[in-house]
Amino acid sequence: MEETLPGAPTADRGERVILHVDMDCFYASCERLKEPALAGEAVVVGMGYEPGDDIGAVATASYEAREYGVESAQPISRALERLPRVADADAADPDAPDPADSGHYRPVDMAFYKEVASEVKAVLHDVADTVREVSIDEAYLDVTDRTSWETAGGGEGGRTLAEGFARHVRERIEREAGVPASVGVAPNMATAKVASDHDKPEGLTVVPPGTVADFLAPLPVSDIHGVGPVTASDLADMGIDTAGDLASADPADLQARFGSRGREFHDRATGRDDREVTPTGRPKSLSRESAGRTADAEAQREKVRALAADVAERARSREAMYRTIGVKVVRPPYDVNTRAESLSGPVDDPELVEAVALDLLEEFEGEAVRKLGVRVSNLSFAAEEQATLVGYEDAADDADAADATERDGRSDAADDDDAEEAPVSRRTVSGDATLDEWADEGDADATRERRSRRRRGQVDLGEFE
DNA sequence: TCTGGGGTCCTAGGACCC
DNA sequence: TCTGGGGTCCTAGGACCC
Repeated sequence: MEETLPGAPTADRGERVILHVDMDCFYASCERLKEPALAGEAVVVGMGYEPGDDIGAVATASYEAREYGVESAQPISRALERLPRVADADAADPDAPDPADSGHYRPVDMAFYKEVASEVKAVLHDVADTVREVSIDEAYLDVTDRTSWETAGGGEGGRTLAEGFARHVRERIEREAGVPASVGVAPNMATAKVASDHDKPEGLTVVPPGTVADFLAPLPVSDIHGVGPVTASDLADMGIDTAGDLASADPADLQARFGSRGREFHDRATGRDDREVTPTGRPKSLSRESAGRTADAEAQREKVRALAADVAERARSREAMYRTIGVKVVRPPYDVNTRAESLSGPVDDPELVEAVALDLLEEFEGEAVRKLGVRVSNLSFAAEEQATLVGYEDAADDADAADATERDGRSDAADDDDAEEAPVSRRTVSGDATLDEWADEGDADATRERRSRRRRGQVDLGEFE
């Protein structure tokens, strides 16, 4: 029925129903599932921390722990200081917490969290056709064809069917996976995201069409997804503190200051967001990093070798080939440097990852570092590559480069906007020279040597012809 | 707040091509 | 010989998110 009563919400037929499901302090909740005695207790889950060590940060803190000032990303040592276990050391202080309320530290147990997450996802995929998993504990669902913005019973001001649906989803997650979630419901992703955060934990916030702008207006700009500390402070300089301020700001001014993000911020604050909920795509990069201070070159190389092996192994287990290999070197106090090198075509070659990473590390030889990382990117995925790869090798054998270019050009155009790229770039195919280089890519030593010489500027033109 | 680990997206300059 | 404009790829850094 299209008719609406005067004063009733406008016809919502065209409006989507988007859910954002956000698990509450997910790791801590999982620990409670494993160890029910932790219910109601201050729980801190951290990684990279060894007792007595200074490294390591909070991954998740239960809401009880947050009461004591424990925050995500905080150094573990400080989090532990803030929890009553240590705070109650001052027996003379009558306000000191009851020692019985001591906090609990647990190390990250990803394997278990993934099990729980897969049970959550099973529910999500059961209640929605389109699910975009953003992270292990967060997802967007488009449930437009499963429910609607109509009010239950058709009356005015009643609850929407969407609200009942979302409540059902939240309860099913809790029942079937055993962990709490908060859910936001809105006509678009950006607003649903803000809504799920609005009433944590175990929240359910519904923002029907027509109420979006009013819902957002009083919120601080930092509540908007994509507005971090730097942007918030820049906005404050412009006198913009709330989403309402942002919505009434001149989009041209915002664009002048923030570029393309400026328009986006304005749209988000106004409640406009046309993005479709699309299923989770393939990863675009894989990396490993590890903190640890050392100026010893051999120790650094050893760490990079280990990280390289890890990354290569993960890439292989996910059937990803990579065309770019890089390192990250963080120097004290916190100077982040990245170096990367692209190959002529995608490879799955752990030795090459190590060799390139070590090579890139050389630039920092002898410098103190506090963190090292290895990354592979420019990924392509084996299953989808086979056809193209075979076609390509044939072309190389036949020396029929024109045909290869033609074919590659077409397939490239077809999936230009796709996350998955053709295994061989346009650049590679367009020159016969690199064709030859690609043809013997299998020879890791030769490739490495060539790459090495190229960087030193000793390019032997002959090898390209 | 002196900062762990794993990601995404955007920007900007230079190389290179037509 | 000097030159324009459009486009892509590569690298590095930065902001942000969970």
